[in-house]
Amino acid sequence: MPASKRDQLLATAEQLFHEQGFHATGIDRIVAAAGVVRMTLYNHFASKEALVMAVLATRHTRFLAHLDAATASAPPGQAASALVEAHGDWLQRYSLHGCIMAKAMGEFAEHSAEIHALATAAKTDLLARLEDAVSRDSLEHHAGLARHLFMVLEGSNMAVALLGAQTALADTRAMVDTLLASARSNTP
Amino acid sequence: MPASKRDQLLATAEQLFHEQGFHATGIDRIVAAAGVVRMTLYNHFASKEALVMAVLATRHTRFLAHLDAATASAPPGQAASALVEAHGDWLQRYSLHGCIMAKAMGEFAEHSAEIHALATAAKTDLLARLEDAVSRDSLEHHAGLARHLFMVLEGSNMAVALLGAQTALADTRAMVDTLLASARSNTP
DNA sequence: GCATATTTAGATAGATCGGTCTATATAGGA
DNA sequence: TCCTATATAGACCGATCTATCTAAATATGC
Repeated sequence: MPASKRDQLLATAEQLFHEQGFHATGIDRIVAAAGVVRMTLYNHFASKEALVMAVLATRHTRFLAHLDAATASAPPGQAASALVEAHGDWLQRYSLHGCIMAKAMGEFAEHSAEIHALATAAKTDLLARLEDAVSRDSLEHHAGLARHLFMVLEGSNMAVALLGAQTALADTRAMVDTLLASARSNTP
Repeated sequence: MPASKRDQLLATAEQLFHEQGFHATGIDRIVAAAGVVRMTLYNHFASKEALVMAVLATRHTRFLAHLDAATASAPPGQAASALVEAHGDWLQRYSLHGCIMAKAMGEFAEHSAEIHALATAAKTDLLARLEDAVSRDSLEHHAGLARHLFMVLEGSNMAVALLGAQTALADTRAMVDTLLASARSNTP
């Protein structure tokens, strides 16, 4: 079955928001690119703000599913590195232009508390996944390890955009290996 | 002497762009906040795009001076950690809302090649400073160490916005210490 | 005091913005 | 076949956007 008009709009808006920015992407551009008329958009979404929320929410759901699938099949003691690897996969496949949540935080911090909260929650969700993985790997004794890994992953967003996926992801892996090895060697 | 109208406009525009985003900040808001009339802005800057460029360029000049002052007075063998510390100072003082260069890259990637190139150059300048510091600390044998530190600093931008400056900067310091210790222990 | 810049005030332009409305057409399911 | 939901086409709204213009006012430097 073909994608519903609503799904077409979500996918098109996601791409345009991601590549061009939220405020710089007008409703007319979205509906034109989606091959749909303006009223169809407003039939499915109450406003541009609602569309942004829906785009971010559906993307984040996909992102979490991607992460959870990877950690679910990770060998014992390797949940954290599996999570990092899955994050790298995601970047390479869907996020070469920088993190859309970070962009949303920047554009809507003083413009829409709801959108900003949603994007912030996406980041804390990732941090929570890292906390969980560190705990499953029995490394929770290392204070701040999950936050350290979180910062590395956030940094890899910029590195991918600046240095390319290959270099950035290889660097990420190497650095995470160093951090995990250091944490394991300081076992209590 | 009081700041020139041009400087008032630069400072006001920098603050508004940083807090509200570039596309979301209109010319009228800038001139009103600067206590100036619209034609004064266009007398000093050819266009909004030129204003954005000037804002980013002057801010980046200040940023580099801040970094260079810190590394110039760093004890031997501690250039890299001094650079990291200076970066943390900058974040805490001037960049609690996320990196303005990263925001500019996101908003202008497909909208202004000039602005995007300027923001990208700012990032590569930081990376170059890190390469230089790593070399001065005689750690250049560690492949990718400068890029690793770069990613940590980029990640700290998001961590400051999400977890607060205190936690984020303490985490940054701890992680950088781990990375530097690991690099030193693998001396060839 | 005079000449030269700079700034002000405000009207104006054309484009685009998000959003609404109506009337028509086209699906799909009972 | 009929009914209902969805989509289309396009006019329309007020607001806002960047940018320009002119004429009067205000500094600044000699």
